[in-house]
Amino acid sequence: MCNVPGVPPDATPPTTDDLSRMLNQVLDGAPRPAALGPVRVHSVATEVADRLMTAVATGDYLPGERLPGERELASILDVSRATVREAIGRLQAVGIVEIKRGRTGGAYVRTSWTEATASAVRRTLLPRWPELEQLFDLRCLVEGMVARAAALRRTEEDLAAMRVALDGYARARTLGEEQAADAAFHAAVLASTGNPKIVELSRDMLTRVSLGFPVEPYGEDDPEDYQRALIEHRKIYEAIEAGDAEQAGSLAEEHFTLTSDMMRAMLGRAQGRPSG
Amino acid sequence: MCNVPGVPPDATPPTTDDLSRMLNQVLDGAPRPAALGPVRVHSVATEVADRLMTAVATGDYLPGERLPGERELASILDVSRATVREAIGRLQAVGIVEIKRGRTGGAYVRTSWTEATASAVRRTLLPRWPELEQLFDLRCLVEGMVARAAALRRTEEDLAAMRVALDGYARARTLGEEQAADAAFHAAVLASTGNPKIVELSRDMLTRVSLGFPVEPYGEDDPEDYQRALIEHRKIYEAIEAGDAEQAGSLAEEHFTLTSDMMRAMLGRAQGRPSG
DNA sequence: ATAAAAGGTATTATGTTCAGGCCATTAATC
DNA sequence: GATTAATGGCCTGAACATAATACCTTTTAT
Repeated sequence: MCNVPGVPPDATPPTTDDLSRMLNQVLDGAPRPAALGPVRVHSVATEVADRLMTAVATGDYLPGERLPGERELASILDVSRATVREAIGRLQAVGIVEIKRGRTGGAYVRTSWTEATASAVRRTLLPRWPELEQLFDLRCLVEGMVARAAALRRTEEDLAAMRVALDGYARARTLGEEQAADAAFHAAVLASTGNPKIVELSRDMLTRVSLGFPVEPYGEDDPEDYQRALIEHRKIYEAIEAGDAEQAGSLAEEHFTLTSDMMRAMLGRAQGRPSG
Repeated sequence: MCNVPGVPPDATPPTTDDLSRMLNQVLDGAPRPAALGPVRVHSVATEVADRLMTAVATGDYLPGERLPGERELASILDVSRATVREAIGRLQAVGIVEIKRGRTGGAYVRTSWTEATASAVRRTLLPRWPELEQLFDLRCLVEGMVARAAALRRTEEDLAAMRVALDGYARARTLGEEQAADAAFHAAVLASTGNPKIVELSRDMLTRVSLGFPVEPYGEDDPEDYQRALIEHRKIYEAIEAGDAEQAGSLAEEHFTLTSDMMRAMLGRAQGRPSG
């Protein structure tokens, strides 16, 4: 379950001397290195770009769909239009959206891979891969935690919402329907924890893991992934309904390795054939 | 385990009509409300202030100790000295530190409550209490998750580090020693997950929960809390050593309710007797 | 008394964000 | 085909946060 994070085990186990030194440090209040590192703060534009990328990755806006207009986004996000433009410009730069002008203009989510996307994958993903592996691992754990809490807290209404999503998933025949049902199921599980902060955390993990690329079972990926996702969703639902926190947690941890698998596949594609 | 978050259950259960409408929404890709809300970004000064408050709350700097100088902090954090001053000014304003001038000057962590602190508690804590309850709940879950992962991943070296911290805790006779040992134990558990991102998440939760007030068993609190903490730490250690993820997780969730209990107590103090 | 080390203050420069207006482009509508 | 509306593209100026730098004041070790 989950991945083994990429921290190399210390080659030299602590000696007795080491241990007593540690003990002394603890007791004497010796020079503990303050856990303070460089501060880096997201600009508003970066934050907006992250949110939009996550919205696309989550399926809030499907391929071919249009994002809200610049003025509308500025109003929704409570930022200036210039900032929205800055953010959308980045989405365009990495090939997530395509800008159309004129009356029906706007930022449209691209349907397929572009050279810009592949190159963005190479530039963005490769250098940060070790960090990403850690984030995948953490996301598995977090989603397992969510499923555990859901199993212990879900109400009948929560279960009903999950069933609706599962039905939608099974009936879905188009890409969009599958994505929507997938998102609905995850949303229902999250909602059943009854804690909005948990929802925030989950979404934040998705943001950090996805970097704007469609990491959920979307896109041009192997249809087998959908089958796998559906089966796993059903199992997770059963565990949650049964109130079996252990089972739900384990299954969810397992389930979310799908994300890392797909990211690895994407990375392979981006390296293998540099076109789209 | 953990708290029941403050989300009132929906008074009206969904009807059959509701459910089919939901299903249609899922299948038709109906107007899904994009999960986009107003953007708010922390300033650098705020981020620095949060970090320093967390460092104090964690015990990196104990009461009576001096924080690094403004110039040094600016260097460590890679920000301008003006920003550091802005942040330290806030710590001073809420009574966390005391500024001394001259050659041995600097920001010294206050030992006891001040009127400024109590008033800051009233002004800051009260309005955000519902949100804080949600954060307490989430923190319980996260730390339970950490303990589970630790039980499954810990190495012999990790266990050794935990034992050292436990020994320090048992031997500690002064406030500072207890705090240091406490921090060391938590750090050891975190480290044993082998994933730096988990450490970040845990620290972030602490930051958001503490708001700069000493939420760990520090300060002038009931000595019983120390006993309780020591006993619980020992139990958690045993579960982690045994590799019993379930047990470790449950115990940790239980253990971290200490934080919310103490915050509630602090709130009571701040309301009850407005002096220090 | 002197020098060193710290906080306190002021100046200037830079980048980000906001607010507002105007232009260019496109497609729906008349 | 002309009009109009909705959109992205672009520009300016002000406000603000931050960085970089220098210099002053206070305190204490020497």
